[in-house]
Formats: sequence, structure tokens, C-alpha cells
Amino acid sequence: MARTADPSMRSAIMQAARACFAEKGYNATRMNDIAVRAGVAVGTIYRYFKTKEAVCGAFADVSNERILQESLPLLDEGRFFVALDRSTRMTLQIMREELDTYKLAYLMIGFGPYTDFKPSDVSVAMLERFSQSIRARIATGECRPCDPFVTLQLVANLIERTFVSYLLLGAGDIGEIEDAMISFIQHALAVPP
Amino acid sequence: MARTADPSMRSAIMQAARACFAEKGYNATRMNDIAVRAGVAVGTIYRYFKTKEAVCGAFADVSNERILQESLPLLDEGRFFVALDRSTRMTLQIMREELDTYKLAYLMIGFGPYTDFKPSDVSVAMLERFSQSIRARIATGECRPCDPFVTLQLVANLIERTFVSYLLLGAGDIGEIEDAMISFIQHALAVPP
Amino acid sequence: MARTADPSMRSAIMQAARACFAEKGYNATRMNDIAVRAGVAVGTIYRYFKTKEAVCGAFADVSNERILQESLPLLDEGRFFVALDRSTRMTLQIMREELDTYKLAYLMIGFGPYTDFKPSDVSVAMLERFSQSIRARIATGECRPCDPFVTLQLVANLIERTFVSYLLLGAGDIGEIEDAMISFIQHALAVPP
Amino acid sequence: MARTADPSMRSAIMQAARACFAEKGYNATRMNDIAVRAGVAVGTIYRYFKTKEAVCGAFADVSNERILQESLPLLDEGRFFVALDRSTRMTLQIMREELDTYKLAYLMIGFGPYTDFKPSDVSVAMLERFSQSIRARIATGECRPCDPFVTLQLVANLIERTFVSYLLLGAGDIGEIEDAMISFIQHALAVPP
DNA sequence: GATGAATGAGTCTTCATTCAT
DNA sequence: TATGAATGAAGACTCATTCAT
Repeated sequence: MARTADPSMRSAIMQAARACFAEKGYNATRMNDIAVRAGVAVGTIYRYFKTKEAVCGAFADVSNERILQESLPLLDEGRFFVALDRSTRMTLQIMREELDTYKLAYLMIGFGPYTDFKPSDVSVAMLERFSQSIRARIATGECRPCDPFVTLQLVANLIERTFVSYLLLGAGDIGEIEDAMISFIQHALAVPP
Repeated sequence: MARTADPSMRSAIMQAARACFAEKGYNATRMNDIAVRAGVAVGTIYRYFKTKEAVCGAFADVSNERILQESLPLLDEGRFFVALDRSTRMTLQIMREELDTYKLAYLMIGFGPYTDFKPSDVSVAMLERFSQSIRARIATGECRPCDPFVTLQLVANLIERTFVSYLLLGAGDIGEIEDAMISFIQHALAVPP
Repeated sequence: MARTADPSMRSAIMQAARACFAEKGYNATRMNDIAVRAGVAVGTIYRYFKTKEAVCGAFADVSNERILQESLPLLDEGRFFVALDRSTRMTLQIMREELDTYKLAYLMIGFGPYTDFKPSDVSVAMLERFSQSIRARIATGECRPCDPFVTLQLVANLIERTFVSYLLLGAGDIGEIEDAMISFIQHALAVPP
Repeated sequence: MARTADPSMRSAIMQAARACFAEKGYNATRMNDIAVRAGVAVGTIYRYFKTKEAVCGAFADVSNERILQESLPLLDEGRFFVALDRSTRMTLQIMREELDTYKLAYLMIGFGPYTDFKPSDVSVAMLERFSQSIRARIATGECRPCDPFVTLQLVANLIERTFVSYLLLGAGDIGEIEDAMISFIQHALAVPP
């Protein structure tokens, strides 16, 4: 048999690409940069991705899995007003840790004609899972009546854009306005205690 | 060299560039595309802009002047709860009309290393002007106590990101969630009537 | 290294290569195409041939054996005028059946610097064998006096080039001009009956 | 006005390309080789030709104009038997002088899938012009009855292929068999004097 | 000043070849 | 021995920029 295909190679290349794109942007990243960083030859990248664009495109459904797994449960625990606080903080924490992923996602917005960009299924799934949590809180009267799906989009937009302003676009340390943002969300959603 | 002679030609080139960038993205736009659209020769662009990046950079201070002129006054008129509604709707309307401008602003995010991007002075000026309006509402007790500047950033982020999702990224017609967003903002800021 | 082990594999590879080259030309044929067609792995080709050029080079002595075996005897049978007809028709028939072989031979002409191409020994041998046949016909007075070797080259050139025009280059069905060609050769060589 | 387009540049590039292709073959010729030989930059070639293949393709209707202008008239002068001699010698002389052109034409045969190759209009036109000459000779009884168009194809094939064997493929000096070829053609066509 | 033909450095991509398994 | 994943040199092509007119 031949040298066996290393199943981790595709993701190793993606990880290298993510780092390069996040560091220098799509344009300034050379296929060779990715290859060097991944510790493979240029040609190898092309066994796994048809073009440079395809490498970037592979990040389209960048996973929000961690937010789903770690932030969501917090939304169900304890009083809603407090749960919003905890869940939001955890979300920001995860985003901070996955900085490159979010840099990349934003990078991709500017990447081509906008029509190419579609919110990934994962995000929609995430919103739907969160929706159930909100629905329950509405039922208990802790959350003001609203369309949970739409409202969660608004919250997600708010968090994401603020995160981007601060951590990606260098407006400062997000910690400075974290409290204000949480308070904003709490008042927008929760019936004050 | 730059800012030479005919200032109307400079802005004609910028307008052509904005349209091209918005249509195809920065990467896919050729200097020649801009030239053709502007009805000039490629060489001419170089009398007004040093490089292609410089053409894009000229949009950095993309004007929020209309929002300042048209949305802000509405925030001061009538009851705060209602004023928020009117002002937000007007803001969205302006953004809809200036679609290319916002496309471009988002395009620039993905443009290069993120550190290059700085929120424009105009935006800061805008937030400061709005802040005074909020401060007055806090004084009258119509707005819950908060740091006006930070809070307005949050509102701006929420509106902008939601606008982008819907109008630029094609998630649907923003009209569908306009009411929900306004309600969200009202509850986040205003002491309910 | 070369001519290793299984000789049937070597010829299987050559057959696959011939088909590929004839179909797509030398340039457009990938080593992988040949491998797939031969049902072996790319690496295997390299156990039998040092390089891609070597695969092509192996066709240099493309066999004219069939023409020798099947067309030549016809040239000796019966009256020369008629023999020319039968022998030429048989030659064309064989060429038709060995289309790929001739495609390949022509392909090789365009292959590299022309100096690389040498008429194969087999062809020379063929011409020499035919020469004897012609010499005999000159002796009987059926063929006009000429240098048999040179004259046969001319006949071969005529047949080959015409065959190529019609069957390879798609000028039409060679049957349309087969009679004219035979008549042409008959008049050029034979003393009319 | 800008630097004016040099109308001779396209043909200068083609001439350089012809020389390179004839010298090293299509494969071994680099776009840069052509550029250097033509005394232009690589990019300039691409203003006149879309691809490397296109440069080669531009030779498809390589002109037989000289043969038409210089060999044809000889076919009408004097007795047919002699005219065939003179016309053929002139044709070979022209081909000798236009060696690169013919090298290229043969090179192109091996270039791609054969179906792409079409005899150029010029060639067909040439055959048709020659046909009239032959028709006249048939009328006078100097040429044996035949389909002039088809027969001329045969003659052209014979000359071309023999020329290629000798001058391009290095079988020797065509002068060695020139007499034999002319005699061959004379007997094939002309009623002996 | 305006033009647009020419430039050529820079990069993505290909694919013959190698070699660990 | 056969395999085919990995390699990386090599080259076609692009396109921002220049500059002769």
C-alpha cells in the first residue's frame, strides 16, 4: 500500500489557513504561507482544496458548537435576569477564545459578492435551540412576550457586532462595555425583577 | 498630485469605484473596471489616487451625515418611547437608500489586516451628538440611567449588524423584523410608559 | 528497472498510453490518465518507463509488420497494374484498422524538436522488402524504370499523407478518393496495359 | 493621446513565436522565450493573444499565398509535362524558404485532438485555383482525365509529405529525390509526350 | 492633463516524479 | 512489487502601475 492518507491533514491545512487569513487577510496570504504553516508542500493543499477560494469557502459553516454547548445551558439555569448575564458573558468568553474563527467570518463578508454569503445551518440550528429556552421563560413570565427566534437574532447581532468592534476592529477592550451590553440585553428582554 | 485639478472627476472616480466594489468586491474589481465605469482612462485614476488601496481608503470616512441630519432630530421630538421608534425607522430608511455605502464599509472590514480599520471620526462625532440627546432623556426620567455613549454604540451595533444581515447578506426583508428590533431597543432603553 | 517483471503489464501500459495520446494528444494526457486506463497506479508506470517521454518514445518503432505481411504479397500477385490496386487497398484497410497507431505516429511529429524524429528501422526494412518486388516488375517491363527505394517512399508518403488528411484530420471519408489515388499510383508507376 | 498601438506588434510576436516553436517545439517554448525574442514583455503578448494556444492557433491559416502567386502561373506556361516540372520545383523552393511555416504546420498536427485541425480556407482556395489549370490541360489532352480537385490534393499530399520527411524529419536532402518525385508526378498526370 | 499600450513582478496552479508504506 | 499521497519546480497568466505620446 501507498503512504496512507492522513485524515487530519485537511483540518491541519484549514487551521493553518485560518491563522494566515486572520493574520494577514485573504489577499495577502499566499498559498505558500499556508503550506509552510501547515508543514506540507503547496501541492498537497491542492489535494484537499480545488482553489484558494475553496480553502476560504471551507470555513463557511464555521462552528458555533461551543456556544451551543456551553452558553445555552446557562440560559436555563436560575432566574432569567441572571441567566442572561451569565450566558452572555460565557458567549463573549468563547468568542474571545475563538478569535481567529470570528476574524475569519468577518473577513469572509468582504470577500466577494455579498450574495454568496449564507448564514450557516449551524447558526440557524443554534438560534432554534436557544428559542426554546426563551419560549420557556416567556411562559414563566420572566421574559417579555416576543418572537423568540427573531429576538435572538437581534441579541446575537448585538453581541457579535460589538465583539467585532472591540476585539477585531480595535476599538478597545470589550470588558469596558461588557456590563453595559448585558444590562442592555437584560432590559430589552427581561421583565425587571 | 493627488486631489489635482478637477474635483468632480475625483468624485466621479470614487462613485464608480464604490459601485464596482459593492458589486464585485475589492479583489474582483479591476482598476480598468473603475476606469470604464467612470468614463476615464486607467491612467487618469492615478492622477487622483496613488494606488488601488488608496481608492478604497478614500471611503474610510464614509459619511453618516444623513443619519446625523435626519435621524437625530427625531430622537428629540415627542415622547422618548415614540421617538426611538421614529428615529430608528428613519435610520434604517437612510441605510436602505445608501446601500452601496454600507456594503462598502463592510467590504472594507474584510479588506486587509484588521488593525488597519479604525472607526471613522465621523461615527464618533455622530455618537457624541446622539449622546446629548440621550443624556437629556435620562434627565427627564424617560430613559433608564446609562452611559449614553456606550449605550448608543450598542444600539448602533444592533441596527447596523441587523441591517447587514438582512439587506446585505440576503437573510430577507428587514421589514419583517423592524418592529421587533424597535421594540427591543425601546425596552432596552426606555422606562416603559 | 525498465522492462521489469511482468511484460504484459508493460504492454498494457503502452496500450493505455496509445489510446490516451491518440485521444487527447501528448500534452493533454496526464500520467494519471494512462494509469487509470491501464488499471494500475501512477507509480507503477515508473517501474516500466523512466519518464513520460519514454512512454511516448516506446512507440517510435511502431510496427508496420501487418503491412509487410499482408500488403506486400499482393504486390507480387497477378499483373502489376492490378497488383498495385489490391496492395494499396489492403494497405489503407490496415491503416484504417490501426488508426490509433498512425494517430500516434503523427502526434509524435509535433512532439518536440524535429531533429529527434527518425524514421524507424522497421519502415526502412519495409521499403527494402517492397523494393525487391518493384525491381522484379521493372525487369518484366510492367513498371517503368525507376529507383525502387525512392519511388516507394513517394508512394508511401502519398498514401500516408492522404490517409492522415482523411482519417485523422477529418477531411472526409477516404473511400471518396481511394480510386483516384490508386489510379494516380498506377499511372505514376505502371506502364499502361 | 497615449502611446499608439504598434500595428506590426501582433505579427512581430507571431514571427517570434513561429521561430521559437520551430526551434524547440510547442511544449518547450516558454511565453517568456517568445516575449524576449519579440523584444516585448510577456504581458504584451497577452494584449494580442488570449492564451499560448491562441498564439499557436493563429498560424492555422498559415498562408500558401506564395505558392499560389509563384507556382501556379508556371503550371500554365509551356507544355504540361515541363510545366509540372517547373511548378513543382518552384513549390519545393518556396517551401524550403518558408521552412519554419511548414515546421509549424506539422507541429500543430500533433498539438491536440486531431478533430481540431481543419485545412485552412487558403488551402482549399489554392486547390481550386490550381484545379482550373488542370482542367484546361485535360481539355487540351495533355493531362489524363481525372477529377482535378482530388488529384491536386494527392499531388499536394505527395509533395508536402515528402518535403516534411526530408527537410523537417531529417531523412536527407530533398534534392536527392526531387527528380524522382517530379517524374512520378509527371507520369501520374501527364499523357507522355 | 489625459490616455491606454506596454510593462514585468508576483502567484496560483499543475503535474511529472518520488518514496514511505 | 505495487501503491498513490506527497512533493515542489516550473510556467502560464494577471493586473496594478508606468510613461511615451
